[in-house]
This record gives sequence, C-alpha cells and structure tokens, in this order.
Amino acid sequence: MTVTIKDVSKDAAVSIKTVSRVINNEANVAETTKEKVLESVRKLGFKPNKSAQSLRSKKSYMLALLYDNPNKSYLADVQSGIFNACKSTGYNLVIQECDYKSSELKKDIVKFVEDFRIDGLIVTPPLSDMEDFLLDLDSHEIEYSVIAPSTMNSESLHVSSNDYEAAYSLTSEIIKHGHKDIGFIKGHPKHSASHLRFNGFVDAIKNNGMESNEQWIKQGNFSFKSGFDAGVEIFHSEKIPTAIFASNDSMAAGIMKSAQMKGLQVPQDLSLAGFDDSPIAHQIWPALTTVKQPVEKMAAHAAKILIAKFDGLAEQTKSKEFKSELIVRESLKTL
Amino acid sequence: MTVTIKDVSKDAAVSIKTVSRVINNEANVAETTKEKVLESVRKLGFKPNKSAQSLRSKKSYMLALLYDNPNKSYLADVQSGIFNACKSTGYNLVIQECDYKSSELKKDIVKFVEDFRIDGLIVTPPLSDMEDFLLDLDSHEIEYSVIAPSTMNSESLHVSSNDYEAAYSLTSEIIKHGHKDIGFIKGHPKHSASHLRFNGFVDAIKNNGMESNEQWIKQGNFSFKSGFDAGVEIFHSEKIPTAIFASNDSMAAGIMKSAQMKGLQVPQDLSLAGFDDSPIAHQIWPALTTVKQPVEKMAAHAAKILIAKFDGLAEQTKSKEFKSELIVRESLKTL
DNA sequence: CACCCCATTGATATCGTTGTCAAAGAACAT
DNA sequence: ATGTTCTTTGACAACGATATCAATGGGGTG
Repeated sequence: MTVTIKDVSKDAAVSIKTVSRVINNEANVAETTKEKVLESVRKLGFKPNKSAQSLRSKKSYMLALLYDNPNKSYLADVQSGIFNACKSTGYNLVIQECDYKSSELKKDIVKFVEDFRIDGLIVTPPLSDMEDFLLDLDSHEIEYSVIAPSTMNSESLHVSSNDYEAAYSLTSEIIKHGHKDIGFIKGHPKHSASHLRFNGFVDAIKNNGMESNEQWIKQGNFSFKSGFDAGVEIFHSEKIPTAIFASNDSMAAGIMKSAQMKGLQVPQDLSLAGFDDSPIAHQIWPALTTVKQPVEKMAAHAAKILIAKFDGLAEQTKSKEFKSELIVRESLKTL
Repeated sequence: MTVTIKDVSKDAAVSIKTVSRVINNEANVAETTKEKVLESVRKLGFKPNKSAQSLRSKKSYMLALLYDNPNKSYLADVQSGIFNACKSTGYNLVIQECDYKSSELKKDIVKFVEDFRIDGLIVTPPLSDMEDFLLDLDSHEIEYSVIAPSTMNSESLHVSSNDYEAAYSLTSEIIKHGHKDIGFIKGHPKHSASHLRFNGFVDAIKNNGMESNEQWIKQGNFSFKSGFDAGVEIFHSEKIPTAIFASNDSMAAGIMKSAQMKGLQVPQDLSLAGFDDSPIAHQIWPALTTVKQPVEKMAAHAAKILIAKFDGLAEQTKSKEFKSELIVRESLKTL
C-alpha cells in the first residue's frame, strides 16, 4: 500500500541502510549508488515515514512559535512565514501562547519543550527581549531562534530589523515635510522595539537641530486605547503639535480617533505617522504613513536558520538583519 | 532518562500491554489494575511517545486547518480555538492555505492529506461552501469537520453560526432606531454567509412593511476596497440612505472612509453597521455596530467533534449551532 | 463436580526508520 | 607483494508504542 524504505531498497537493489543514507544526505555514498536510489525514490513516490524517523532518531521535527503579542496581524504574518519554511523541509509548527509576566514562564516552557519533544523554538517579542529567559533556554540546551527588532547577542540565532534607522528616517521625513512641533507616543516599555524607535526619533530631532517638547511625548503600550488616551492628553495642552509619530499603527489609529472626537482634521490640522504597516494603516482615512517590515520573510528566515542548524548546514544559512521600508501615505501633510 | 511504557509496567507490576490499555482507555481492565497503573503513570510522569504511537497505530495525531480567507483576525481566532482543543488531547495542528479557485484544489488536498498522513481536516469558508469539494473528501474517505455559517448537510461533522437570524435582528435594530432608507453591501458571492446575511436583511425589511431600494444594494466581496467602492457609488446617487448595513466590518470601514471623503459625518449624516466584530470595528471612530460570532469557541468545537470521532466518543460531542451576539456602538444613531 | 464462557492479562511480533558495527574492496605507502 | 587506511556497503538491533493471540482464572450452569 504505502511505499517504505524497504520497497525502495529492493527496487534499487541496495540495502535499506544505503537508502537511508541517501535520503538523509549522508556522506560516503558513491555517486552512482545515490543516483540509482534517487531514481527509485522518484519512481515509487517514496516519502519517509515521519513517525518512524522521529522514533528512531529522537527528533520530533517540530518547531514551536512562542508569542505573547496581541497583534493578530503580526502573528499571522509570522506564522505564515514559518509555515512556508517548514513545508519544504518536512518540519511542523506548533504555536504556543505565553504570558511573559508569568513567574512560571521558564518552567512552563521547559516542560512544554520536553513534553512535546520540540526540536527548537522561535521566539518573538517581547519574549525575545527577556535576556534571563533566553539564558534559561541556553542552560537547558534548548535550541531557539530569535526574531528581534535589533541585533543583540550575536551568539544566538536571530533575525532582526532595523527599527532605529527606520524610526530615524521616518522622523526625518516628517521634518522634511516642514514639521517642527512633533509629538511621539512610546511603545510598550518591555519591548526593545519601543526604545529603538524612540531613540531613532530623538536622534533625528537632535541631528536636525531641533528640540523635542516633553509635553508631547507620551508613554503608550502599543494598544489602540493607549494611543487614544495619549491623544486625549496631548490635545488637552494649550499648544498642540503639528505632527505625531506613534510607535505603531494601532496607537496612531487611536490618536486619529481622539483627534476626530476633538474636531481636529487629519492631516489638515494634524499629521500622523505609525509603524508596522498593519492592515488598519490603510483601513482608516486618511491612510497612515508608516514603516513596513518584511515580517513574513523574517519569520521564514528565523525558521530556516534553526532548521539549517539541525541539518548541520549552519554555514549556509546565517543570522541576518532585514531592512524596513518607509511608506508615505495621506496622513502626512506638507506644512 | 525519559520514562517509557516499560518503566510504568515495571513500577505497576503489570505487562506493557496493560499499561497501553489503560492509557488508551480500552475496555476490560479491572478497576484496581487501572488505578494502580494510573498511579504509576502519575508518579513517574509518563507521557506516551507520540511517534511510537503514531508509527504503530497508523494515526498521525495531526489535524489540518484548510483556509482561503484573507481575514487575518478571523484566521487567528480559528487557530487559537483549534490549538486549545488540540493541546488537551495530544493532537497537533498544521495550517494549509488553499486557493479555492484552483482546479487542482481537490487533487492537491488529497495529496497533502496522504503525504502528511493527516488524520482529519477542519474546513473553513469559503471552502466549506463548496459541496463538490466536500464530496470529494468523502469519496477519498478523508475525515473532516466543517465551520460554516449555517446548518448544512447534517451528515457531516460541523459547527455553524446563525448568520441569518443575526442579520435579521441587526436589521431590525437599525429599523428600531428610526431608519427607513437602508442600504446593504453584499459579501463575496461564493460565501454562503453572504446570502444568509442578505436574506436576513431582506426579510427583516419586508416583515417590517418596508421596501428596499435596489440602488442602495451593492455587491461587495468582503474587502475594504469593495466597501469603499460601493460607498462611492451609493454617495453618487441623488438620494442617499440614512443607514448602511455592510456584510462585514472591513466593508463598513471602507464605506466610512468613502463617506468621510465625501464630507459625510458618521453617524450624524449616515449610520453604519458591520458584521464580525473584527478589531477594526472598534479601531475606527465612531466604533462600528456589529455582530460578534464566538469564532474561537466554534473552532475549538469543530476540532473537538473531529477528535471525538477518532477516539470513538462521537456520542458525547456533536455538531452544534452557535449564537451570535449583537453589539451596538456609536456608528448607529437614532433618527 | 465438570464444563463452558467471558473478563482479564501477558508474551511476543510488528510498525518504518536510523544507529552500530563490521566486512569488503579500493587506494596508497612501504 | 604486503600492510594500512579510507570509502562504501550491509546485517541486524533498537526506538517505544500497539496488535495479535493465547493463557489464566473466576463465575455460572446443568
């Protein structure tokens, strides 16, 4: 019924061990033998039985995605990227939601990895920003690959984006549009992305010989509501900025809502910029000026470097930084 | 190192087969023996090795989610629900994106199921609306569970929502708010939800002794842009409706955008209602009146009935219809 | 008391791979 | 020609569970 390694070995007139060698790309198989086996594999449509491989080799061929991030669109993109990378390599993906605040986190994850015999983890923000958590994984010899907004500990496998530079150039772009009074909404303090984006903003302001007004710099937490609240506060001030840069699109949408409720027109009375290019960025009007990260590609790469390590091909696939793209839309007006 | 069934059998002083019987809930095990074995299992922290089980029993313990639906938030909720159901039962989930228009769809899916030895499928709209596709699965004896907007072929496993009733009561609610001129944006014609929602609208209009104006009924496809385009068309008419009911939130947001560009204020000049309670519903201002389906619970149930069938517990977990909830927000104004 | 039946239990084969280890032959050095 | 090393290959055990089938023993029946 189903084709096994035995059928292939018979067809190719070699031992099953040799077939095993070929399908696992092991060294020391004569080229002609290899060809012969591959031909039989093709002819019979042989697919190794994952359960048997897994049982014998003690690998589960399962990766797990760890996340604690309410952003569904981000999560969907990450998943999609990982799935694509997995599909071609025969790995599977399990999704594991976490609570980064939980004191049990480390213990829970170690248990999870052992219970399910997970081969490796892909860690997303904000978990990727918790150094002690990553160290704990190290000490338990759990393999992982990190998706983070900046190059960090270069020892571990990671993919990163250039949030600082992106925030810097977005701020410069706002300045180029003639704005001098610019507000900023910070992201969740536990995300390193928040600090990078803020630093990019601050440095761009400084390097353009301007000063930032503390009153227009508010702490948010990446949620729509935190953006809304920040907007309400800012619009309470006697003087309001001509532009606000929010650390993500949800908060920018929140600001837009509070502006509209206050009777302020975007972008006539107020320019806005976000970050992430999430769906909401172009589902509100005016559409948001923002920064787009290649999230799907980053996630796919994070999976690839992990799998490459398992397959002993670490040399070919390495940690990498991805560049974000500036997207200017109607929410940014020239003064 | 890791605890196997052998360790348990030794500890409980029974044969491995008896341990196997206990962990698989087989009949004909004496109550005292069962207790003894369970005690050892607990004591040693035994977890059956999925690969070994899978290899021997020819089950993969993997479900696959089939989808062709651009709505990331819907997809995230569905996944989340299925994952929760899987976790407690030891199953895993694989995500498979499809193209419902592809002529190869049937072939591809059958091949996918065979290659990965998937135990069962969870099918979401619009694939769940393609009868010939489901029949093809039947003919290949592939198990599946369907998530659909209405009770259909009651033979197959399914969970459904009451889209017709929900659309009916949302329309009634709009009418109760004093609206007489109501527009409607239809969803994608290949989704049965579109027709159910439209029928609910039409019947509510009729039963309230009103008539619908064809000019204000537009075909959309669930996308933001199709809602936007429909809005542009409607606002071109000499007379515009006082309320518009869009078949989902994205389209409602599109209408809001086109209304704002036309200088129309929501809800002062135009009331709006959507469907689904997607994140955007409360990330725009005014927040959308909409209908919330318990998507996560539905998906979890879809997985549960499938797994129950595999475990021979089909009697306990059956197909089921879930009720949606009406959510009235600022976008609906009393005339 | 002999008999049979059915519930309970276990010894062993088996699933489809990879790991271990040794054999065979080629290649090279002496 | 001989010994040594390296490449290539295969026979067989092993991974950790379930399946098969037979053995055991208690309870009911005539």
